[in-house]
Amino acid sequence: MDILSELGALAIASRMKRMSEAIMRSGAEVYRYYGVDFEPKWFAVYYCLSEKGELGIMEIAEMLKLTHPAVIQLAKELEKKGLIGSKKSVEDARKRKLKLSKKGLELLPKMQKIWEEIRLVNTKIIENQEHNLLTALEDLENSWAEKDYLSHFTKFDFEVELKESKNIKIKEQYTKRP
Amino acid sequence: MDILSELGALAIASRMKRMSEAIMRSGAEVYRYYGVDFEPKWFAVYYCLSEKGELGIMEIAEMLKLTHPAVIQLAKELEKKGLIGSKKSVEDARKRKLKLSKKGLELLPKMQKIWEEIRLVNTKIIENQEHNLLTALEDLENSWAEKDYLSHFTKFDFEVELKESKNIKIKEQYTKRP
DNA sequence: AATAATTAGGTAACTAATTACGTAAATGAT
DNA sequence: ATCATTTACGTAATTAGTTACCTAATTATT
Repeated sequence: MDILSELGALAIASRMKRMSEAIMRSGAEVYRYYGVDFEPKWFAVYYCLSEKGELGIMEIAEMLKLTHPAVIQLAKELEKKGLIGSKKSVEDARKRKLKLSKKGLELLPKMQKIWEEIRLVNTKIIENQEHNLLTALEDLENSWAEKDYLSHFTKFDFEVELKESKNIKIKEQYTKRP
Repeated sequence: MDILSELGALAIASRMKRMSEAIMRSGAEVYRYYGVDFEPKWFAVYYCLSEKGELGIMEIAEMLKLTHPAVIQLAKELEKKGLIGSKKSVEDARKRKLKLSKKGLELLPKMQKIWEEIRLVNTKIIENQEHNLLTALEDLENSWAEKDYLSHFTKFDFEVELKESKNIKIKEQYTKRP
């Protein structure tokens, strides 16, 4: 039991980040193990294109809840690997349509096998847990999505001294949300 | 239900990362709300020092399971904010001992109040969930820590073509772990 | 006592994302 | 038809870490 675990609900973000990174590393190992030159971070974009055929940068960004520069970056890498290609959209010249290349399509059946295997293993591990992480995560995603986390913090008075850039001391009392 | 959620156990790492980032952002909001100039990423180092008094870079890194350059970076920021100080250890000249500064100690009671508040809110949210995330996370941390994740992947035969740098095609059959 | 190995800490370069900002194309308002 | 707004994409700078590599100090080996 390390110090972060002891802190429970307080350090939950760090723990989830750490766990997420561990899972990602395992993913990388699995691809390597099956001899496929593929990085876990490419999965989401590649998967979207495999499912939807053609997509613009923004469409993918919205699907994955990433920013569009992140998608551009991932698309560049996938393009460099020859797994996807892109062309200007005819009906809207602002858009660049991405889709799997011939090589990307050829790889797909293999990837699907591997994904299915990963899904099985992960599901097995998760279902072995008494408290199911996947459903717990779903619950939490929904609670947090309510977006009013800060509204819980109205309980105690607290005199705060704020040193401003111009060395003016401001005393503020926080009892209600602004 | 977005595309990552639909993928369940396959995209669990991305989802945890996203969730972790959302919680971190909320943490930043809470500090701002209480008028404290403090970033969530400083919490772990500051907390360790508040609990243990004096610590070297490596001690903190091991406690938090961060790399030592990460701790150096965080320590620099905390030092710049005047919340911690450091001095060469007398008994071991390689070591640099970190500890809370006067200002850092003065801030501590406020921080402890805020942490307690955050802990209460997070605990409330998490306990409202049918499947408890905290215990689920603990279970998963333990399962994954077993370090033999890859050993689950011995189930299907898979002919892999590896194009090596010298354009030699190698066919390998993966049925057992190397 | 000299040398080898380990440990503590530091720096640099990289990574995977972000925010901030800019431009061109399409859409909407008048 | 023109001008303002929005949308799609791109680039640059920033962030919060990492890995790789380095030096200096300590500890272990002979």
